Parts: sequence; C-alpha cells; structure tokens
Amino acid sequence: MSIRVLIYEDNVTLREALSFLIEATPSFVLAGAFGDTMLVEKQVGELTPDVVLMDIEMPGQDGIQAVLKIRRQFAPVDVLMLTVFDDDERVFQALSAGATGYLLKKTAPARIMEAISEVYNGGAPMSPAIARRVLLSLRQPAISEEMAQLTNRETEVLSLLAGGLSYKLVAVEAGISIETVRTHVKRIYEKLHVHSVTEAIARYRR
Amino acid sequence: MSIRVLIYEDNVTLREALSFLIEATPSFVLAGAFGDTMLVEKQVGELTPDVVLMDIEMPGQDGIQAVLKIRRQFAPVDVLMLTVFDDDERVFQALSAGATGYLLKKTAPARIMEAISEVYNGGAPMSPAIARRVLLSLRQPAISEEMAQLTNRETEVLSLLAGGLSYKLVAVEAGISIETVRTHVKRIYEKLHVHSVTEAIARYRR
DNA sequence: CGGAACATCCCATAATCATGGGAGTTCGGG
DNA sequence: CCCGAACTCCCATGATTATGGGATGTTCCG
Repeated sequence: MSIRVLIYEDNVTLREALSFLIEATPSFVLAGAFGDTMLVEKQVGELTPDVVLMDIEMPGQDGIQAVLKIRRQFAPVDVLMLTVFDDDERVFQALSAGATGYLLKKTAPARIMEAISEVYNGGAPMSPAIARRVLLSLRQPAISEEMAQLTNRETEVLSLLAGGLSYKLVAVEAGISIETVRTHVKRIYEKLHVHSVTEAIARYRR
Repeated sequence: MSIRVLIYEDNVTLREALSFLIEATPSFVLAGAFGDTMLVEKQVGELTPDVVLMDIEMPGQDGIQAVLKIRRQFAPVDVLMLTVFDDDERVFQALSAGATGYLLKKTAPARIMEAISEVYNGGAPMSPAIARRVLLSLRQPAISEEMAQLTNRETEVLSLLAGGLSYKLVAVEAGISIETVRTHVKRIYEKLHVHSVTEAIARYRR
C-alpha cells in the first residue's frame, strides 16, 4: 500500500521538485501540492493524505498554525515540517503544535523519502540538536529548596489540596482529623511564607 | 581530545565487551566500568566521565535512580541508557529523569560508538518509536471542553487565582471591584461544577 | 427593536479558612 | 534517658470564601 503525501511549500521550484520526487517513488502517491495553507482543512479533508510535508515559513498564515488545524481535525494524519534553519525556535513550536518530525530543506532527497516512510511507520525524524532540546523540555524540574523543607506528611497534604480537595476531604484521604490538617497547613504556610491555600499551591506547582 | 566513558552494566560479559570496545577506539577513554550503581555519585565525581553508559535493568538500585543522582550532582555529564527492550515505559522514565538518549543492547558496536559521539556532540540518540513518544508528551493539550466555556474575563480571573492571588489582589490586578471578582468566580463554579477555588484551579491545570 | 451574552457592582448569610495558642505521642539519636 | 523532629488532636477568634439574591450598562445579532 502506498503512502499518500500532501505538500505545502510556497517556493515553486522546491514544491515541484518534491512533487516530482514523490511521484517518481513507487511506494508514494502525491495527494496534492499547494503554495499556501489557506484551505488546509478542506484540502486535508478531501485529499486524505497519510503524511503532510509542511514548510514552516509560509506567506500569510504560517505552517505552525496549519499544523494546529490539521491535528485538531485530522489527528491520525502525520505532519513533517520543512525548514531552512536548524535548531530554530519555530521548529520547537511546530513540534509542540503536533508535528511529527522535521527535515532541513538541504536534506538529501533520498533521506527525505526515507523520513516520510519513517513518520508513516511510527517514527519521528529530527536532528540531534532538536532531539536534545525536546528531551530538555521533558525533564522533571528538581524539587525546589522550599519544597524540600516540607515533611512527608506536609507534602502529602499540600499535594491533596493541590488536587482540589477541601480540608475535610484531605482529612478523610489522609486518614487524619481535620484539626491535624489545619496544623500541617499552618506549618506549610510558615515554611513557604504564604498565607493561603492557593498561594501554597502556586508555589508547589513551580 | 578523547571522550571519557563510564560504564554501568551488571552483565559481566557485556560489560567487558563494552569496555574492550571503548579501549580499542582511539577517540575514547574508559574511565571505569561497574556492575552496580551503589557508589555512583562517588565514582562519577572521581572519574569525571563525559558520557555514562547506564543499563536500565540493574540489581538493587536501578538505573533510573542513578540517572537522577547523576543529573542532580553532575549536570554536565551526559547519560546514555542501555536496555534490552524497545519502547519500554522505563526508557521513557529514564529520559524524563535526565538521560540524554538510549541504545538497545542489540545495537551494532559501531553504532554504539557512534551514539556516544553523538551524545557528546549535543545529540540525543533514540529509537524512532521513543522519539515519537517523547513528542507526544510535548504536545500542548488542547483547551478542554470545560475551559472553553469560560469567557475571557472568567479565564483571566481563574488564571490569576491559580497564580495564588486572593480575591482582593485579583480585583486590583484585573482593575475591577472585588464584588465583580466574586461574580466571575460564581459563574466559573457553575460552569465547571466546582465549589471552591482550589477545585477550580485543579481543573484549570489539567 | 428585543433578547442573549458579557461584564460590572452591591448586599446578606453561611461555610471555610487563617492564625495563635496549648498538648500528647512516637521515634531515633546524642 | 532526655531532646528534638514529626505527627497528632483540640479550641477560639477574625478573615476570607461560597452562595443566592438583585441591578445596570454594553455589544452583538436575528
């Protein structure tokens, strides 16, 4: 079964080159190729691509907005970004928006075709630098100084409060009296230098 | 300048094979090789590796804990995980803990050496499936149905409350009366079906 | 025009939370 | 064995929130 590819690229030369490549490769089918993303929702809906090649830098509405739209309406469709710049802030934004990988435009044609297959088969091609960047954003921030001061029980109480529970429910959940909850909360306030649950939670989540 | 590599791998055969490979490669230096992570902090501190190869499955304390310790104390040291299973939940945990990539044990020796270089040079080698998984976790969750019901003002008020502000301060910040804040909060409660600020915030952050 | 949605403000009562003080238990060092 | 840290429980007073009313003005749209 061949992979249906849809192209968004404003540069005519590149668009035609990519189209030609897709058409020349047996396992691919060109679903379409456009120079802007104005009608992206309609086009994706009608042309039913498996993979969309999307230039990040596009006239008018940019590629990132288009990715958001596609992912909102056609979740199973994968989007592969095309860009001239490596390690660009926009690339990261695109990935956050739901792109499944990205390619530099200078990438060798053979590698581009390979990346399309990779995406279709559940992969996520991207450069080493971007991969590292993505991992960085994944890191669980270390427990802050402030939070480290809290005892186990205090942390548990704060966590339950952050979950939206009232003192009463925290007491039930932790298996202690509501008075004890009060006491823990008092200590938490002292240690974090705050004066309300919401303030304490705001600290906790940071 | 050669790359100092430290190995943690409980399987003796594999450990020795890896050690041999490292020593046989000109651009690498073997800083050490151990069968458990009991003294990982001391060892990393003294042996000053550039890259640590860490088996995920380890006797006693597992590799993920070790990664956390290393990243806490020796941030610049990169950790490359070794595992027999692909697309494992633990791999993902390891990456969250701060690992910089991972390799399957069945990976060809040449590729392992390559990955170490890649890590050292700012990359993050990982399998296509894991890369996809990481991207998934990166996605900004679409605004939920519930939150979409809130008007701009209501959302603003909720956001300020989530920041830890009291009604009084929210009023100041939003430039409205405290009575108006009350009214907005009432509407928010009705729409989200909650009965307290903390509950509303818990919904908001999800 | 006449709702409908949004934003603004006020009031009163009940429920919770904030703060300060007091006190008993357990447990692991010094 | 005593101390401190952590956890537990109780009470009282004042501050803040929760909930249910009612009210005015704007904007947008059929």
